[in-house]
Amino acid sequence: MENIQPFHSYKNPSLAVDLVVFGYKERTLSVLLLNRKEEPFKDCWTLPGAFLQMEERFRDTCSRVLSTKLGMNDVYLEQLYSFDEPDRDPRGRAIAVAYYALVNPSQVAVSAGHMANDVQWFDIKKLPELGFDHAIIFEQALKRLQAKILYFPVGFELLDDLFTMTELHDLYECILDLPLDRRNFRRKILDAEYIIATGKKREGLQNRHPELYKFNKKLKENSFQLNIS
Amino acid sequence: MENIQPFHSYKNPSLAVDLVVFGYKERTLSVLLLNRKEEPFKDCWTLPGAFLQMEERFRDTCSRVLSTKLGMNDVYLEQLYSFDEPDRDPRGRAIAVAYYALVNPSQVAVSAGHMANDVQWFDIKKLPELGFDHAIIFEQALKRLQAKILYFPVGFELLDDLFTMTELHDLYECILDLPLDRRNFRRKILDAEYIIATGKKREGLQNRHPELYKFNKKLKENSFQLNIS
DNA sequence: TCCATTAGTGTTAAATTGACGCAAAGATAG
DNA sequence: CTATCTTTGCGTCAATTTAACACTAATGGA
Repeated sequence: MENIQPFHSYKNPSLAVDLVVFGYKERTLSVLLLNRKEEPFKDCWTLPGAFLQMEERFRDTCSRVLSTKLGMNDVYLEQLYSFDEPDRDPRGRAIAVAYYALVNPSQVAVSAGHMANDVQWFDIKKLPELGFDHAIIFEQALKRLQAKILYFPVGFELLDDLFTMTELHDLYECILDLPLDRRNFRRKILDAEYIIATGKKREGLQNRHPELYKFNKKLKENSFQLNIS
Repeated sequence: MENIQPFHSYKNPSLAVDLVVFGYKERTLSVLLLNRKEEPFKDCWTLPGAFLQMEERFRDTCSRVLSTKLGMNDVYLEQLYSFDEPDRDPRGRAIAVAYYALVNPSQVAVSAGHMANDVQWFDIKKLPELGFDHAIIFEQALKRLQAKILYFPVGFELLDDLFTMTELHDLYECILDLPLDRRNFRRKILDAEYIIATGKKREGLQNRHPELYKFNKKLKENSFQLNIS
């Protein structure tokens, strides 16, 4: 290792991380949007994001945004795609590395902070117009989530630690935007050993008290493949 | 649109595009590597890549690299992942956006150019040690290709326009590194209408002259799902 | 006590898969 | 020109998986 010259001050594009934060509650899949206080896209809804600081990794930037806007650490994060359209930001060349996050909204309190007019959950079926290219980023995140849930136990991140089969089933129908046969769904999920019965029941205002399950962290490989038609 | 301030000269990480170029020939899947002429990793093998220029899109940078090193345009390109490990480049903070490419080696001539000592195809089973974090990038590209080929007609990019069933079958076995039953493979591929028989036969030094097929560009959705065991 | 509702279990025909066998077409060798 | 070898194409079948559906159990409320 000799003669290594550090990078000159080449002009590099700005590098931002944008986040598609999904939450699920009451049979509704939502995404967290932020109303901008400043130009460009002042008073428009956009995905939360931040510029990458020199020493930060992408996940650090994600955590910074999430803890500011959600008071939350320890969420499921996955890199989605990097967006490079030259005109995507009117301020100049900016690359966005998009991540999506899955959070349980009942365990977070969103707050606007000083950078935004407002922060709010929006039903993904009733989204407002989005600034920048964020509509495209969102669409891609949704597609990724829909594809991933068919073969990987993402989605438990959106539920409480204990959940009923019906709650899991509803979640899948909601994410996939499809009806799924209740009984075949149960069989697939159980055969895959995705979840573990706890023996506890959910008591309350229901009819028959349903079993409570928890996620099985020791997954067997390639155990699960949901087929949609 | 008012009061839009252009970005200040924030210090941004360098942004490079790295390429995993796959080629297939004679039952061997290969990847294109470049022997560096300069530090860091002088005389080491690395993936080809280049820094993103201010007006370029990722694909432009890919094309620039590919035309320099391969004299080739019009190749299949897919974004793989963005790598942000702070120490991945000893010269300073550098983000890499990795793409993988599929090319038909019989239609390209690799040449080292002035930046490299040498450019060469390497059998993916006999790779040399790689500089930077390129071994990780390569591994991820291979996994992506292996996963993708199970449900999408990638891979035709690696063959000639006309090919036999056996050639396609060999390609799949080679990429997946698995034996696949010849007859079941044929049935799946044909049922999915992935390919079209041309009526022509491959003449030559073979025994029975095999049918020549071409890729069916009008794919029906979700038609194909190869199962591996 | 009956009813409505949700939860849990089982049945069955149809489709798909995986593991094969075998015949046709061409090359080669005696 | 016949026998044999190899590759290609086509088909069979048992085992598994799937999709569609019916039934029973548990609970709260009328």
